[in-house]
Amino acid sequence: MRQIRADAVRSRTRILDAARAQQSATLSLNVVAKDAGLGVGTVYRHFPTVHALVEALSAETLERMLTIARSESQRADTEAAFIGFLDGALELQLQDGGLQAVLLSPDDEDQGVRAMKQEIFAAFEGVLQRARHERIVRADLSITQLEHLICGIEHAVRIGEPGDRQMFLEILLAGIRPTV
Amino acid sequence: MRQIRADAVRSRTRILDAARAQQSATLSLNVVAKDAGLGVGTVYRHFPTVHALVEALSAETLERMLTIARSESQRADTEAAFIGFLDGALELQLQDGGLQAVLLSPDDEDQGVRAMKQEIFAAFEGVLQRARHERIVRADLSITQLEHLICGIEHAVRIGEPGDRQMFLEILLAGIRPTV
Amino acid sequence: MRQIRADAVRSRTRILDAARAQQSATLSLNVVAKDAGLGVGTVYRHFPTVHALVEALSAETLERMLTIARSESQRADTEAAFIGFLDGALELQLQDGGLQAVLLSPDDEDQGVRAMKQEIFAAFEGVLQRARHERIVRADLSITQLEHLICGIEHAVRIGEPGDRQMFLEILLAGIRPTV
Amino acid sequence: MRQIRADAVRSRTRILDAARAQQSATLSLNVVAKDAGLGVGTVYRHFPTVHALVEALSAETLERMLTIARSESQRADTEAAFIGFLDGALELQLQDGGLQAVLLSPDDEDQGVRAMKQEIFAAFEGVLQRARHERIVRADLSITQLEHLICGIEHAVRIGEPGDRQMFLEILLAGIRPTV
DNA sequence: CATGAATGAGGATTCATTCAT
DNA sequence: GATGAATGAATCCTCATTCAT
Repeated sequence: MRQIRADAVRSRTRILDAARAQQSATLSLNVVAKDAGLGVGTVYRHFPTVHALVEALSAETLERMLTIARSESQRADTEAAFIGFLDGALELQLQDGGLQAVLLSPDDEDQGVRAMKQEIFAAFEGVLQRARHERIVRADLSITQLEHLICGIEHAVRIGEPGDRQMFLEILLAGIRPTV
Repeated sequence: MRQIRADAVRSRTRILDAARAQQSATLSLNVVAKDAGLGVGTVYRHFPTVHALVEALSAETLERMLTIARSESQRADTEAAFIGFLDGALELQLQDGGLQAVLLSPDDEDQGVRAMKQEIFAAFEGVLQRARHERIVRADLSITQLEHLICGIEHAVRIGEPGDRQMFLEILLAGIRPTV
Repeated sequence: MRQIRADAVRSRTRILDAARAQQSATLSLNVVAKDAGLGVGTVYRHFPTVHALVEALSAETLERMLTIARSESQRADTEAAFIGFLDGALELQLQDGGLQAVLLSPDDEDQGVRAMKQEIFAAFEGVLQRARHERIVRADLSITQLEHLICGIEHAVRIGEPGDRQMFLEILLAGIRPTV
Repeated sequence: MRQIRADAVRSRTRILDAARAQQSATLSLNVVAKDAGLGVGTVYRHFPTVHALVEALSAETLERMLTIARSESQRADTEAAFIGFLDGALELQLQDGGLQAVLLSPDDEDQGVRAMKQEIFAAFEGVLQRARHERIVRADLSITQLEHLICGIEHAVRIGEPGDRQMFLEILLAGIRPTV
């Protein structure tokens, strides 16, 4: 086996650091390259498209989400697990502006990302099922719809104040309870 | 006073039609000109900036919203009025992709737009007050926050299915009720 | 005979006033029209080209120059006449930034301008002849060269301080005396 | 350290050649690109602004001027040195139409240009001092004024015949002598 | 592999001029 | 004759992407 290219690793780190500093909406590989002190070509070699870079940026966040997914889905207390899930997802999406795009995107360029997303959704699905049975969530709300609602809440917080997050989450939770 | 030129009216209409066909997020005055079959300069004469055009596009929608605002705020039944308001706003925002930006923008280039926004918000504020008193809405929810939540729901519907609209609106309404 | 169009006269005046307020280097008929509160078409009707407008602007200055030319060329004191000529020309060129272009231009769109230029040059030529005979000016300096030198001095004053004018004119006068 | 790319050097040369062929007054980076057979972006990479290109164009001329400045300021014969200076400056400014702008510009984008200008002015100042003491030049003429006068003479030659140069320089020299 | 120079399409904007009203 | 809307060529500049070194 070839030696692990230490410089390649360093380049990757630099690129990710530089990208994180930019707004994910207007991410430019050229600007990233300049900020990272690297050539454009190098950036393109590591990430052939902007989306690939966004994915990579989100990978770390996704890992944290995966951790949450695993631990919350283990909890016996369904309501706590469900809330923990929503809260974690909202928190991470707010922190990582590119995460929403990666979560919603149907085709992932990176296999690891694909795998993480699948496991997260599966775990979430499980918790949602339990929440439905315990009448914490109305029965007709699909996992996809819930995901979209979280994105909506994220959007609402984003165009307003960070302090709105807690209240908006409460509203979401209260809103999706089954009607008596 | 001079009469308004017939060709100017026609150009304006063409521009607005062409603009409506484009995604309001990536609205380009040059593309609009090409689609409208007009010179770039003509478009710039009518609308010096992209935002001016977006505003003009929303003006008609705003008028419809104003109509709703007036009629709903007249209703004796507060709950019906409040729901009518939310439903109307959501519906119109979904129909007119640029409306959200105009509603959220603090500075309007057109005076008419400014006036309409003010009247709509004032009417909405009135209905919200009544809804608070009748315990249809929690007391700590501000008009701004409610506006942002509607934008969030709009976003959620937009990234999902149009059919989600009804359910998501129900969820919003249920979510903002005061907790018992 | 038709009545004299009072509004046409007023338009002309407004155009000239607006044009005077602009830098003659970047004179735009459109901007002039807007500043004058008139339609572009009106401006074009009065002055088909930018140069025509510049000429018109200079016409008044040319008249003043013509006045100087006539009075100075009458003077018995050649030196005083000559200096008066140079001083007047320099002063007027500095006041009217477009004058140099009109003076140097071989083809004049306006007949009156053409006539004035010819009379001015003729008068100047006469004074220069006398100045040569009285050994105030070297014999090999042509009228054209002298004109160019004045333009040069104008340029020198223009890129420096207005206060340089007096000294630079002295230098020119001293410089063109015949060498002993 | 990386070697300088061969193609980059070639591009730079082409750009400078193409620019030299244009009037420096109306220098357009796009036209330069087209004339040089290069992409616009390439030109912008090499010279981000028109002034940067003008500076680069003048750099070579400035070097020649610097050479003259050094050698002339060494001369024991003050008058010869002074004349050599003026003659050289005039000659070079006439050859290089953009030089005047660079000399007069208070802010230089290129450090080398800045340095050369400073050395040239310092050397010229020295010669001027000596010339003042030897009563070749009137005492109240500043280096800045002299510079402007040279620009004026350049202008005068430029709007006339190249053959005027010699005479106009004589006139300048004669004109700035102290009055007896 | 890394580099950054080169590319040129594309977007925004201005402005001289024409022409319908 | 006056008006100003319409025109579109021309200009400036950016940026994603390719490719020579």
